[in-house]
Formats: sequence, structure tokens, C-alpha cells
Amino acid sequence: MKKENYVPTMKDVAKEAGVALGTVSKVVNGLPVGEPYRIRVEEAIKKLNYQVNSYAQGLKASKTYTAALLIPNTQDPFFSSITYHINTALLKRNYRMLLCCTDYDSNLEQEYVIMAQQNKVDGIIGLTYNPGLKIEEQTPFVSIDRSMGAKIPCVASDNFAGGQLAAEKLADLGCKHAAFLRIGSSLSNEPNKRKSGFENGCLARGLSYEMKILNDGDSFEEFEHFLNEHIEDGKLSFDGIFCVTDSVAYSVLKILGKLGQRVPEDVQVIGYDGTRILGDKEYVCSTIVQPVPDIAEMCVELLLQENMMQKPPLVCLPVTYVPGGTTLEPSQEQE
Amino acid sequence: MKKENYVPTMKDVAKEAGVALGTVSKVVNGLPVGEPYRIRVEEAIKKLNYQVNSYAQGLKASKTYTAALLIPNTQDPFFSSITYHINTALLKRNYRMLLCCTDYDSNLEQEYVIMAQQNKVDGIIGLTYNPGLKIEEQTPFVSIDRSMGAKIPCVASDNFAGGQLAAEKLADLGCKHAAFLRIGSSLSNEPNKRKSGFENGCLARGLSYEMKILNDGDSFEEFEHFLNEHIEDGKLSFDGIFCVTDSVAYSVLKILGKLGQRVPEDVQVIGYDGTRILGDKEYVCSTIVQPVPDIAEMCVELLLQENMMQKPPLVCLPVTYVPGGTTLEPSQEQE
DNA sequence: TTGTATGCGTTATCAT
DNA sequence: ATGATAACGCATACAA
Repeated sequence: MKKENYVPTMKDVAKEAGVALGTVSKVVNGLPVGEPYRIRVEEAIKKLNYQVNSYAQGLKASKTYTAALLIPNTQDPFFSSITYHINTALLKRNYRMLLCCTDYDSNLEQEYVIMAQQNKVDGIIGLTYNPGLKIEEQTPFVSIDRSMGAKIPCVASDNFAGGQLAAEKLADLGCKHAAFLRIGSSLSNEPNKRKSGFENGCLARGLSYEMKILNDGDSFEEFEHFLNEHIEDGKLSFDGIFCVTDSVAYSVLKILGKLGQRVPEDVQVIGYDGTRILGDKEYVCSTIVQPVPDIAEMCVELLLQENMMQKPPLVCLPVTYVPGGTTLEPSQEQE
Repeated sequence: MKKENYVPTMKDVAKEAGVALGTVSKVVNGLPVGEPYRIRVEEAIKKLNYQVNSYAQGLKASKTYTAALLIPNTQDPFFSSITYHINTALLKRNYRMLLCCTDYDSNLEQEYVIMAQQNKVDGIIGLTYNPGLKIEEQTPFVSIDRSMGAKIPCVASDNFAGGQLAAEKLADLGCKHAAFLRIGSSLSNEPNKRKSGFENGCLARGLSYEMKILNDGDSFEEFEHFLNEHIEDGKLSFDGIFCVTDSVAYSVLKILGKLGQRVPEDVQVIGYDGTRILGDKEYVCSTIVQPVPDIAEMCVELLLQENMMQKPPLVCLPVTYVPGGTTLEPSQEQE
């Protein structure tokens, strides 16, 4: 019947319907066309099983309705959530998404940018770690969590406010001496502000604090040493700990257990991100929740916004605190 | 200097280098070209910052080096792992990946298939739930976990063997009376074989068992009722439970805790998938691990294989068992 | 309102 | 070995 492996084009449809090529194009794109023509064309389309070729469209229009997302991986809960919500936000606007897992590899990040540009994407959203990433001027780029210069908008949760909120919560929950634990990239990025926010909050509330900041190569055992050093007669000198991420908090919780400290009775712990067990169950710990759907929506909005002119260099979205079992419940205090 | 927003083409490069269009094409594609020409062209490319247009290439060659992945979401740990590894496997072969999160929505699945076809993808990999999904013959498709007819290869873990392995492990670990708990789609798919495998394994080892199978709409509380009904004088009649997924196992563990049952002392629990806490930490429970990297690799391999002829209709990849704290450790038994 | 013709950027087939 | 030209499928400006 139909030729094997032959993909019909507009020309075939035009011939089948006995109309001109342009008419078919109009029908396909919903432009006004005489009713009898439209019907004949639509029948021909069904009969031949015709589908437009986005590549030909893209070539013609130099617009591909495609965006690329650069992200280290999809397994880290925060990344997987970002990925999902950006995909959804793009879909809503009828955009396709190229997923580019970079594995924190600077070279791979650069390669993916080049690939995306060659693929004529309408824009790139990236959570990247390459400080020297080269991006063509004409390719819109929105960065997550890292400032990349005035021309590139950066979207992040309000990390400073988040750190502050964590300090305030610990103070509200009765803590007297807190700790901030961080393991992080030396790279300058937005999440680094969690530290400043926390310090700020502690000072405002008269909460004393100490910090332990691990560098890239350091082992988690450093935290164990640090905490162990602050135990006297079995009692930890901290009664509140703010961890830079839920992942760190999770590891710290295990260490605390090993050291015989009870959570939240002896020491309360707050993380950052809003990670849930298995993606959709309880929170891993009491935490500062990132507004991931809003971050995703904002990224896409900024990316597709026409007037480059007034793209803000930095957008910080509000965070919230949720108890997750590692802090004393509000019912136990006078909230 | 360079015109604002103007993207150079091969023609511009040819003019700049003072050579013909075809010569530039050859240089770009690494075809033999006289050395002095090659150098001049390469210099022109650098000077103009030229990049090939994949859309024009794709239009000409009707090959796009792009594949689409249809998956419900990227947040479920199994899905996120599949997504990551398929992305990696495609990258290795220089393919780009369109991510399509379907949210278990049959209509969305179909829309994405159409989108992918219009986008002239070289193939689609799908973990889908639409039994009537329409796919053009000329679009290669590989299915994960669900058979979709003889022409479409299906890749899955060896679910039957996995169920069997779970039964054998429970028997080895001293269980006398087991339970199988499942919540699942009524849709016929490969994971359903976990049940048959488990039954088979129980029979082979003389392990008695009961089953509780929830339907789509049912609440998890049904499991609680079921388990509660099997408690007499505070003692659960089961000493081993196989859960259809780690996610179910996780919930069941919580229920068991509520019912005052100790795991693994009173009852041992085995899940399925190989899910780790926060994606990279300990296993959620003792579990049958799916070989996700192998599944991903196999999907891509089958998808891009030229000779459609000998594509097997079903490929089952071997699973392994790992203890995850919800079974008695090997050191405690005579393994 | 419908039909015709041109060009998008590339590759490949020619003749040179 | 290199240079001119046609064609991929579609959209659109223009002519009918």
C-alpha cells in the first residue's frame, strides 16, 4: 500500500488533495483557508499519515522550540526535581527539552553548550560549575545557583534568607550554641550565602555559633572529628546544627547517632533543600525548602522572555521552613 | 565588528576563506582536502566563530542524532537512575536526548510520541503506560518493562528470577512463612512477573506464603489491615516479606514499626529495585537490585542497532541481591 | 482567497 | 582535488 519507509511531505499531501503546496502549509499552521480546501487537505493528511518536519520548520524559521538543560545528574534529589519541573514548565509552553547530564565535568559542560548551539536551541538553562564557560551571545542562557556575569540571569532560592531563617528557627526552638556545617565547592555561588545568612541570623538573635567548613577533597570524617571534639562528658556543646544541605544533614545525623547524641532532644538539626525520602515521602530532616517549581518556572520565563533588556541579573525566590523530625515540634514549644 | 545577532553560515566561511562552499563542508566533516585549503578554512571558521547548523544537517540527511526518552518523571529513584544512565549511554554514541516526562498520562505519552516523530528523532525509548500507544513504523522504539508487540523490543530486569531470588533468600535466611505485598498497575507488564517468580521460589524451597495485592485505587492502609490481621498475641505470623518495590518496602517498614514488629529480628523484609537513600547512600532495605546501567546500555544498543531484523522481543537482564539491614546479616547465618 | 517561487544551511553529485 | 548546483521540507512574499 504505502511505500515502505517513505515519509510523506507537504508536497505529497498537496498532490493527494489536489491543491497547492502553500495551501497545505496554511492548513497545517491554522491559517485561514477556504473550507472545502481545508477539508480536502485534512483528509489527505490523515490518509497519508502526514506529520510536519520540525527540522525543516526550524531551519526556515531559525526557531526550534527547544531548550537545553545542563545539570550534573538526575539522581541527586534536588537536581532530579529541578529537571522534572523545568521539563514541565517548558512543556507548558510547547517547548522540547534536551537533557544534558554533565557529571560536574567542566569539559563536558562546554561540549554540551557547543552541541546545544549547533542544535540551534532557543536557549540554555544551566546548573554548571565551569567558571570559564563560553556561550555565544545570541544564545539566551539562564543560570541556576551561580552568577555568570551581568548578561546572564541567575535564579536561586533566597540562600541568605534561608540561612537566616535556619538560625532564627534554632533560636526560637531554644538553642543556645549552634554550629554550621558545610562541605562545598570553592566556586563562588549562591548557596555559599547560606553561611552569611546563618551568621547574620545568629548575631541578630544572640545565638553563639561555630563553623566547620570542609573543602572539596576532605572526607566526611572531618565532621565526626569536629563533633567529637566538642563532646565533654558525653555531652555535645552544640544544641543546634545547621547543615548546608539535607544530604550533609543526613550524614551528620548518622554521625550524631554514632556519638550517642539524641536528635532532637540533645541537639536539633536543620538542613537545606527540602529533600524527601524516595522523592515523595517524608522530609529527610527539618529543613529549609527550596521552591523548586517556582525556580523552574522563573528560569523558563526568563529564558523565553523576548526583551533581553530588562532581564534581572539575580532572582532570589523565597524559602520556607518545614519541621522534619530533627527539631522539637512546635507543640512542644510556645510557637 | 561582527554584525549583531548574525549567525555565520558555511557560505560566509567560504567567502572569508576564498574557497568554494563544498570545500568548507568537507573540512567541517573531515573529508580529504588540500592542506593549504584546510588551513585557510579553519582560520576562517575560527575568525567568524562558525558552528554547523544541526538542523540543516538533519534536514539534508534525515538523521538527527537525537533520541527521545519517555518516562513518567525524574523524581522516582528508579526513573531518575534510568534517565541518567540512558543519557550517558546516548552521549557516549554522540546522541542527544529529548527528555519527555509523561506523568503517567496516556494522552501526554501519545503527544510526546507525535512530538518526537515530528522532531525526526532517530528513535524513542519509553517506559510507558498507554496500552494503545501509536508509533509510526519507521520510528525505532524500545520499551522498558512492558511488552508492546513483537516488533518492539522490551528491556527489563529479570523480574521472574528476581522474585525467585527473593524467595530463596528468605528461605536461606530461615523464614518459614512469607508474604508477598504488591501494589500495582493492572496493566500487563514485566514487573508483574515478580509475583510468579516469588511463588515459584517459595514452592521450590517449601516456603509457605500468602499474598496481598492492592489495586490502583487502594490505600496503603490496606497493608496495615492485612498485616494487623496476621498478628496474634503481638506476634506476626510472617517471618519474611517480599515487597514488589523498595518504595512499598519502605512504607511497609513503617507499618511494621507501628505494629511493634522488629525488623529483621521478628520479620525480614526484601524489596525490589536497589534504591539508595538520597540517591547515593545506603540501600533503603535489603533488596533485589536492578542492573540499571546495563538496562540503559541495552536500550540504547537495541535502539540504534541497524538491522531491525534480529532485534529480540524481550531482553531480561540479571538481578542481584544485596542486604540492606532489613534481613539477617550473612554473618549471623551459615552462608 | 489560492497558487508559485524563492531561500533557510547543508550535503552530494556532478563537471572542471 | 576543487567549484558550481541541485535538493532536503517547509514558510512566505508575491503574483494571479
